[in-house]
Amino acid sequence: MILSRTSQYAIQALIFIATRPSGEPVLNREIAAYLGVPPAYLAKIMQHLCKGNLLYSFRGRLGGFCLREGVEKTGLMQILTLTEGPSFSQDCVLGLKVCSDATACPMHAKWVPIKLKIVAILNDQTLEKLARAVQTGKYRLTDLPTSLLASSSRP
Amino acid sequence: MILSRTSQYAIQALIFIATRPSGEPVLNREIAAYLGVPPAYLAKIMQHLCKGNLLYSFRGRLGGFCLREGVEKTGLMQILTLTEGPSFSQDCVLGLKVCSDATACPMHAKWVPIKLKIVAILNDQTLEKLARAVQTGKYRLTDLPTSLLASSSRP
DNA sequence: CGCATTTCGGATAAAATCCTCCGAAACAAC
DNA sequence: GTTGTTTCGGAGGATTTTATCCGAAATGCG
Repeated sequence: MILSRTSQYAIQALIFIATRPSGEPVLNREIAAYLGVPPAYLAKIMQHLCKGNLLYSFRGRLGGFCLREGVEKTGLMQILTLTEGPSFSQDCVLGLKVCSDATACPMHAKWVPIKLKIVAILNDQTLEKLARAVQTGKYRLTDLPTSLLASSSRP
Repeated sequence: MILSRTSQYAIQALIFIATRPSGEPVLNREIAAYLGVPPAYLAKIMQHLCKGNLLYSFRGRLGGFCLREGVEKTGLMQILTLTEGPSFSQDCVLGLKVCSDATACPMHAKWVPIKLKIVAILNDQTLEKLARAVQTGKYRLTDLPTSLLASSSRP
């Protein structure tokens, strides 16, 4: 529902970086290992986030990625506009090319308020806030170890 | 945002059928032409909706599809559960396998209320209501003809 | 019955998304 | 300069979603 895997990886990675001391580059390898996502694929996404001016990248030893100045204040909406495309928040639920107040699909009237609410929340949730929520230990960024999910193993 | 093409086609088709006299089968060909969607693909979706007990199908002359009894009262949520899968309304925004009140991703607390609101609206919007909205002429089920979108044509 | 029509169901193709691989470039340390 | 590390960029593979095709089965009609 809602987000592509690419967007999910991007958000998780950015929050993870935001939990780390700012200014110190974080290795792609380290992020991928922590999140449990494919490193080569994550690398592509990181590259994309660099081009979108959310990250700095440094090659070679002591290299890695770190947030650009001020990006901790960035809301998820801005990130998703990068990863899902600019029309992310504008698309019609039923897929109509044009669906505005003037001429709309039958869901439009009910859907617009919800969409506004979603956009508001996505704007409000900044990397800083989300990173803090993870740092308190109250919320998780990754899946639970499988050992905790099912206590049994094969005989 | 939110829905697969398959789901969009399914909803559009069901609303269209609901605008037609109940009990009279509607041809797949006719629905596809009206909605401007690929007929062969729509046929697969219709088949799926039949197996999900939303539609009756009739072969041969005077064949086609029509709503099962009571399905006009069906909300979109039920349809989406068929087309998007049962976990449609339960998936974590960040993609975590397990994300419940007990152990959650950092978006969970903000996201759950929105999700509940969405589910409520999707349940409330029945095919009957949506069909009515289209019949009044106030809302559209299909894209505008291109001639209305851009007033200019090639020289 | 024979024929036209329509859905059914399986195979297949095209496109998008997800993911991997590899050589090259940049960089730090020695 | 050499070596080891890391990102960059392009090519390509795998999987899922979207879409097409076709023969078969069912149905109404003459």
